[in-house]
Amino acid sequence: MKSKYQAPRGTNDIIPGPRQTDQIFETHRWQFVESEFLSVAWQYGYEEIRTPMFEEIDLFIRSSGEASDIVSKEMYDFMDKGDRHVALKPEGTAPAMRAYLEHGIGNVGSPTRLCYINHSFRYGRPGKGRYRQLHQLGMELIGSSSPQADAEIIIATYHFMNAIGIESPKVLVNCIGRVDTRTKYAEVILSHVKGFLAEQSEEQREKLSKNPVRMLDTKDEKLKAALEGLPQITDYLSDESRTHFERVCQILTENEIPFVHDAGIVRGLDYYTDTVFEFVDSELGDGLSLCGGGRYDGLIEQLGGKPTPSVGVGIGLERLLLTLEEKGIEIPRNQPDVYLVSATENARSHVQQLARELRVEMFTVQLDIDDRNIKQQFKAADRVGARFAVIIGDDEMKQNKVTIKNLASSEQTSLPQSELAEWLENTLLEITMAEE
RNA sequence: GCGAGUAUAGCUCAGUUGGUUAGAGCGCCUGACUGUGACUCAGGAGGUCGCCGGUUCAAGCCCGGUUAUUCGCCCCA
Repeated sequence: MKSKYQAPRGTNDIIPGPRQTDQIFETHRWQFVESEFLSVAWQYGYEEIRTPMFEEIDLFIRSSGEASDIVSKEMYDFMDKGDRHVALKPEGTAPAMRAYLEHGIGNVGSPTRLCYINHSFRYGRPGKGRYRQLHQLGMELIGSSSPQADAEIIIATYHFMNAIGIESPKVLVNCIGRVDTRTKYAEVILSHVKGFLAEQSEEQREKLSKNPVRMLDTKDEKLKAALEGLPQITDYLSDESRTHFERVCQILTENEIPFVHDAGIVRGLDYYTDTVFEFVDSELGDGLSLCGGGRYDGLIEQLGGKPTPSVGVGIGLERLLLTLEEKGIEIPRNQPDVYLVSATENARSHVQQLARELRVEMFTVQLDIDDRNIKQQFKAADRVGARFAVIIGDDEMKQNKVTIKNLASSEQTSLPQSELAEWLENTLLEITMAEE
């Protein structure tokens, strides 16, 4: 029976597998990616921060920029009952920086490394790989202006991608300079495309003029043609920015990160300075990136803190899972170690106690609670993917033994019950090693 | 926000120019098998044809609206 309700537009339920379709929304896949992320982040020293699902809308306007698409049309905002204008967070960096300042997190030593797993919300047109509620994995390295910081974020992200099975994502990096460079370059762009702009609508002209750098990643053929012959932003970089960028590239090369310099990467948010980057994978839909990030040296100051150079990355969890699915990379489901089978009614309470003992020993144990017959219990054992069925009936109880069946190989053996835990531990270890 | 396609069983999909009681495969349940799953065979359950309205003697099929989804534009994760 189907409910008349469905998940709101652009949102998804994440439910236990196996599902026949939409496999990316199976819980175990999310748990796998999230735990790999936390473990890689921790290897680099990043500690988790959790911020609220919504913030005062002003935080995002101030940080992302009024003209950015996120702020101008994708904000999921509303008035609360206290007449506060709030927004569900569209990205993780600004809230993390707000919390960083609010709690003086940087006062215990610099630099600060934070990571997070966030719900994010963008009120856009949903589609494959584009959702109104999306999930981002993020890392922020706060308080270092060193090119090593930029490189560390990129290297850690690459490392993480590898860890989940995305072997060679394309790494695109660019340098967009500081405010003076962008102001200067904006003028260059505007004068270069003067003819094109004259043909545009008032609205379009205004939008493009507000942030001309954004024109660089256009897909509009006419605008592309108009941009033909435009000098690159890197030609206008200060010596400082140029040196910084060269050093970042050098460190990436030393660390065997296969990146390409793509002058078209400009990013949609105003707070970026110098280094920006994206990872893409050909398996994902056209124009969809796996992650995006960069340096944001001015952001913290803008939020009221003292100047604090920082760099970070936001990774799209849904897109990672889509990519893994396209590549046919299997993510193993968690399997219970044993399913206890009561062969006779007499055995039920005995089996209950055995379950308790095995759980104390940290085994994952399932058993029948509906007095079903032995055949149904085996069927259930198979369905939940148990490694072993442990059968207890009158014979076993009489002899203080257990019968163990390996459900994958159908091999069956018998043991004294006192040896069961140790036998399981050793055998499961062997299986795990064989699988790796 | 604009344009186009799709919506039938838990899943993937058939369903003729509008015409009796809407089908298949997979999955699920039961039995063959009263101490053995995954394989085989037999049977069974499960549908207000997304939702609301209209046209018609008659609508899964035609028309309008609506909701969701996919693709393109836009943009990003």
